[in-house]
Amino acid sequence: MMNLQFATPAPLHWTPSSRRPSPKPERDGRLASLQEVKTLLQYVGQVHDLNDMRQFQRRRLKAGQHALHMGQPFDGLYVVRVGALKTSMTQVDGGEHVLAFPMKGNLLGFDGMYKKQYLTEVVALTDCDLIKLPANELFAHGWSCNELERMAYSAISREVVQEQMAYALSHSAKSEARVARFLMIQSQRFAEMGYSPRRFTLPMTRRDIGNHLNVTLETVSRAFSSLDHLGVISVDRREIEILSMEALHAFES
Amino acid sequence: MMNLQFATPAPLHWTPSSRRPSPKPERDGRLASLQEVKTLLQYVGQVHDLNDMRQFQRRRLKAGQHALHMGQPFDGLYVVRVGALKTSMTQVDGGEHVLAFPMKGNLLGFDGMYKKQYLTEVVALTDCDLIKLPANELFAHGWSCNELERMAYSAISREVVQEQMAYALSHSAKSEARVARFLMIQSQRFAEMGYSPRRFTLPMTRRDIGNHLNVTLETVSRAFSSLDHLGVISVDRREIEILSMEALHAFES
DNA sequence: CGCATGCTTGACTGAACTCAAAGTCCGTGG
DNA sequence: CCACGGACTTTGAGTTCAGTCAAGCATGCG
Repeated sequence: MMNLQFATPAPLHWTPSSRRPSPKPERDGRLASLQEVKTLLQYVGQVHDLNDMRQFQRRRLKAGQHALHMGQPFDGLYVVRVGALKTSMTQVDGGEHVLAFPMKGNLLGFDGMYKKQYLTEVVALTDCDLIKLPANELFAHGWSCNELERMAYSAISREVVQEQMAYALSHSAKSEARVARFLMIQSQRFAEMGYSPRRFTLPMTRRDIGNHLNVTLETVSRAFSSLDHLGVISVDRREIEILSMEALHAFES
Repeated sequence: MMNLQFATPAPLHWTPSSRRPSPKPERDGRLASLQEVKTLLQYVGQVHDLNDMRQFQRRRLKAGQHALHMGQPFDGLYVVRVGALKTSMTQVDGGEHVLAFPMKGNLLGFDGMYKKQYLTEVVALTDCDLIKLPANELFAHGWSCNELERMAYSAISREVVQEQMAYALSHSAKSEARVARFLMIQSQRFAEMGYSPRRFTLPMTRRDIGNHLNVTLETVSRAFSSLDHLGVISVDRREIEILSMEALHAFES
């Protein structure tokens, strides 16, 4: 059985890899080129230094492992090469708040730049492959400037906007509307990654979705069931099929 | 009657200036030094180019005026020198969502960097004075790098963390807890700006607070009244006095 | 096989929303 | 100066949506 994570692009639909661990483990600490980072981040600026043959360390994670811990000293940014993760914040009262579900092309760890330590918890939902952009290469000694820094900042501004959207998402009036909008956003993200926007498998639990949208897991479950019964989507555990994009979009109000 | 905005630091308590317009209007388009920007942003890095005598344009706004419009092409970042503002996003369904209330030292407009156009609406709640960091100076032509860019990105990473906190804030269990936490955060911000953390005047309406916390304005009003009756705070319109920080903190759960 | 985790569904409850009315403050214009 | 209008706020009463509690089922793992 092959691992879908490393399958050819654009399979029928995206499936998390956690349930299908690779039978032949690949050697750890493989490398990634600056070109690959640029592609993943969808950096639009032109590459100035075509001779930059720098290679970056990669970091493999198994589902459930922590990528970053809150309070850990900042040592760099990470680009998601493959897999899905969950970033969360521990509240004053001890409660956890899910901020986002980073996937391929997303940037991790930029919240750690300001205080030089990570302020969020990041855990892998599926087996993951991250590319590390070390702090010392990002912020080249004092005065000089490098292209990697530019790329990172461009990506950060993109992530900031996405976070604002997620923030706004959790302020919709009705719980069903939030869930519908969440599914639309996921659909769009899968499409951007080259997978089917109509059929995909969610990597996170109902509890995580609920926490992200500020509703309970039961409410998420009921919303899924409701949309299923109405024929808008088809739900089987974490497998989602959107039967009518238009109808789903109509629920976003 | 003098305008408290321009009074000496650390007055008894902070008051918005909108109700007390300066009797002697100052000439428009005054300048601000790089040093002032550095101080406002609390930039911790050392200043490399001490000879940088650049002056930045300032922009005065009256209460109610828009600082940035959604969709407007990106032309730079703005540092709040004085005053209070409101940043909001228009949802898919047309509803408005209040993201933050920027005040002295906060940075505006960084959501516009990615798509080269601003994605949020920014309106002045009081008379304001902003310092403009023009786009062409920020992103110096292609390859070279300047210190201003460094400062801007340092500030952005700080704003990102604050936004995450605001996001998490709107996920507290009870509405009263959200309001209590909101007051604590405001208190801390006033303290950081050199004003009293115990006595201050909120620059925004109940509706804005409610929108920010994802509750209705009536709920905010009821929470204020409740905390007032309990003797935790004293409320008179928008004037807030925190009678017991400990008691207020206890409501944050 | 048994246990843990995750998901679904139902019944009940309660916190927050909606609708409504009245009061307060402020700027404006007569 | 004062009266007016509008925006903001407070408070009350009724309603509803989503949270809580609980039971049962499916899945996957040791």
